[in-house]
Amino acid sequence: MTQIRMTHVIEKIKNAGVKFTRPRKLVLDALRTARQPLSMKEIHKRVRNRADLASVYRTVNLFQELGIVREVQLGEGYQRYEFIEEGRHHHYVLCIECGKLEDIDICFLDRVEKMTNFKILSHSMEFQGLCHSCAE
Amino acid sequence: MTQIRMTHVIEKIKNAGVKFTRPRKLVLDALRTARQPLSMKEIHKRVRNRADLASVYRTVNLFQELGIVREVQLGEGYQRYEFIEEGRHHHYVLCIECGKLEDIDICFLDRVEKMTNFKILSHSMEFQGLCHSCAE
DNA sequence: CTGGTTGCAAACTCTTTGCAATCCT
DNA sequence: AGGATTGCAAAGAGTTTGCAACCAG
Repeated sequence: MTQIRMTHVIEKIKNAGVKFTRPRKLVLDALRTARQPLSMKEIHKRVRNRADLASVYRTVNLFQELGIVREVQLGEGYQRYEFIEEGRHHHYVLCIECGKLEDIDICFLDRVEKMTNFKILSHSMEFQGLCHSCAE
Repeated sequence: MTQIRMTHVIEKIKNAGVKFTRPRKLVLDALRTARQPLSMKEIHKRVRNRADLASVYRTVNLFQELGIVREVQLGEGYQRYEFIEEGRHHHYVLCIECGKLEDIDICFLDRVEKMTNFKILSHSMEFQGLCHSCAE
């Protein structure tokens, strides 16, 4: 199943008329196997010495345009990025004390679209606070 | 009414044990009279030659800590800030074509807090897309 | 008075870009 | 082969910081 999805992604890249080069493979793998959204630096660390930081930026931006990757805003002063899994749209809650990152499997996009009469193309919806243990 | 609220804000500042200086007055006025959330640059422009950009940064950050101002993430590569009006918590939808900024008078904070068992301290929830006119 | 605050300049972090060398197809 | 892509280094944007001068209380 992951196999099939990967094929889709690689098709997406090739159909866009761009090459599936080594740096792109590396970045794709880093994002695909990550358990959490990664920053550009973290992606670079994972492909260290095999792709330049500038190429990481260029690649992630390309992937974002192709709809392979989405941006996650955790309010840390930089962006994080995660591989988009089909049918699994979600958001995050970050504990500012211990760094724990939890998923919220809900999104209010449809409601907002109806309310506003906008065609929503992108959105961020992330929450920061204290997790159960840290709140005590 | 605005008068009363301002008194509250100024009290808040003085009770924090900090001085209510000229740059702080200027930044407060800029934010208070703005119709939209402002970037640091825009605030600086509004107080131009009367407060340094570094002071604008320091002041806005202070105001944020004091709960006078909140951060608005519109995905433009920098932050915007707005004066917090009591009892008027809301979010934004930005049209990426014409720049129109519309309010959403709803927030899902309570639901998220219940779902996650986190004590939520801050959050961002902003949407980008095409407004009715630009979507045609 | 005097400690908090400011302005200025320099430093930092994150991100983008120009260009010659290199790699895919 | 030949255009797309890369690595490198430099430049841009946004933000923070050290410090002497200054100001509010």
